Amino acid sequence: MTYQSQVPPDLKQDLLRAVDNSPADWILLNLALSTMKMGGHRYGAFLDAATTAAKLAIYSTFIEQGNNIRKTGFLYHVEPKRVKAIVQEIQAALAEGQSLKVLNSKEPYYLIALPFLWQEHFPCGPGEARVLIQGLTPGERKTIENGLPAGTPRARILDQVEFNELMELLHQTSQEELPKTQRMPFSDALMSHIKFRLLHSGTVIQIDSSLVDIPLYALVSASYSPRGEQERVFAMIDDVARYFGLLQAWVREDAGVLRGVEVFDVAPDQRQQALEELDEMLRAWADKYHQDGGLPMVLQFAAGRREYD
Amino acid sequence: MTYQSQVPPDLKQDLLRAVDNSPADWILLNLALSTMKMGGHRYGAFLDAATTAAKLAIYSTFIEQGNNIRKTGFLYHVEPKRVKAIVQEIQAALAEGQSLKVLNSKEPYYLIALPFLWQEHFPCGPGEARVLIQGLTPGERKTIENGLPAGTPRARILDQVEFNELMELLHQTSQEELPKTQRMPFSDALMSHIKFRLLHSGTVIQIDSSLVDIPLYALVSASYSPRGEQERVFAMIDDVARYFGLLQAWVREDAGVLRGVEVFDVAPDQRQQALEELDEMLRAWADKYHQDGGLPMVLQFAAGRREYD
DNA sequence: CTCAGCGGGAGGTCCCCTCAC
DNA sequence: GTGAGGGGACCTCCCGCTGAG
Repeated sequence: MTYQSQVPPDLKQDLLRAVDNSPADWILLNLALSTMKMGGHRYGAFLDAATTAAKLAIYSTFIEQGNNIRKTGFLYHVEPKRVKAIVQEIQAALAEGQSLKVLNSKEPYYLIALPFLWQEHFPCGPGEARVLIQGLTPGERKTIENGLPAGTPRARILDQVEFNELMELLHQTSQEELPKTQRMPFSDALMSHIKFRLLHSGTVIQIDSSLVDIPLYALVSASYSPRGEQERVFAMIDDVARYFGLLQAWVREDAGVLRGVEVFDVAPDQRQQALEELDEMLRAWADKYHQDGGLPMVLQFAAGRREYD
Repeated sequence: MTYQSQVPPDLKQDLLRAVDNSPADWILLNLALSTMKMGGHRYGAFLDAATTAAKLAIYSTFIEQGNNIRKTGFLYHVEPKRVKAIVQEIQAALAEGQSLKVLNSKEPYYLIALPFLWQEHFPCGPGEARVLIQGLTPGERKTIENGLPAGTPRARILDQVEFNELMELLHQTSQEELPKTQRMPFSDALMSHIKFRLLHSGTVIQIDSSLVDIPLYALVSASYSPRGEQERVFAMIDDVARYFGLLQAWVREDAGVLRGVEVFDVAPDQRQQALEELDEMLRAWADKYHQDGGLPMVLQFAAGRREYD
């Protein structure tokens, strides 16, 4: 009922074949899968974020080339007119704080904020009824309430109209910090997207009771997406970003940077022991050399099955 | 005369601030900087590759959702019509081999292939003259040849027209494997881009001799981009891609996967020793548990300065 | 050579609608 | 609820051209 994070092996092979073992494309694909499938970002949001990254690359070259529009345009095959527009856009964004289209928060705001806004706008004190729909006996209300799964946050059950208004409020709130030029109007298509995401992730459930002729909606989770998976995905993105930074220091041949890859085969019954020993060994190493007030350092490591040689 | 890979610290701070410490955006930015600035990919090529990655994410969800166009569209906020077009595009690409727009080779073909095509089409045997321009005395030809830097590959020096034709040939060759629908016509703008990249990277130099009234072009490097840096950048992209894959196994909670981050401070005079010890320790660990024919494993690690806490 | 403007075309992201199964 | 079709808006990535400093 949560995400279909299990990709069939043949599908994964297809995707791998599609990017033709090109590591740069493989990174892009992993990033798209993580942010869109697991994070719930829109397709357009991912494209916008990628465009922003490319624009920043152009901007940084523009600065390095001594603010030369034409040179920058030639280097990346972009019209001078477009280069100028991009530079102005970036500079305006840097001057007045955030206003670029990025993925920004790890999850889209209109999804993560929903449980909080719901409980804030439609609270339900202890002893109060969750269902306020007219024309129901107290017994019928109890029946609906008892149908909710365990662990449901205390919040009112909404009808179609209330739920739609809540989603619109959510969307408007998330748009407030954006400049007027890049705000997206609320639309039916966008509402369907948000609604589907909330139902798909199990944050909200739809109740089609025979007692009422309209569908009801109930908040059944205190947070968007299950806790454990969410945190692991965040940690993964975080690790990859930091690892990327470390390797760039290695490419620049900065002092005090180490990078390595060890390839080996291990007997199946020794694998667990080997990994445990590695974990302890690295912890001990970091402890041994730790000294308060010294150079701030970080060591990242990952070990696992080798996919392709 | 090669790449301006040294980014001023304040510019880097600006870029960091622009992506607002969002790790996903930071990965995108690093990828854009690596492929565009160092790799020489076009702006449009990076955007296409990002779009392809997002399309593949849509395609994989489409399969998982039981070939349901509408559900897939809702999940990513894409029109059903567009979802269908994307799915058909991907399936056609998977059926008849590669035809998606990806970064593919780590460098654009029209840049890496140039030194080889040049030497193939305009060879210069030992003892032959590099300059075949009419109206020059042997002495004047010698003068031009002696102006070339050391280590120049043996190949003819070209005039404007020959050089342009070579670039067009290069472009047409690189387009041959693409389906007709997504081929890009050769244009002046594209030629200027390729020419500028070749001059900027130091693969080709332009000779404006007072002896001839037209500019001449000489191949002065046997490969696009300097060897050392090129290989380090490739290794970096490769490492990040594999690391990403390892962490995804960790997110799925596969057996036999270890992931870790160690944060610590080190005394400046102990840093080098610590890193050397770490390197040897990990090598010894991999050797200790290596057993031919066992489970194929890989360990990746990187250590360096901690940028932000 | 650089910078500035104009024009156009193709394709993509968005929006909405109807109709048949 | 799903597939398949129509419409239109806007942006941006491509191309080409001319003229002013």
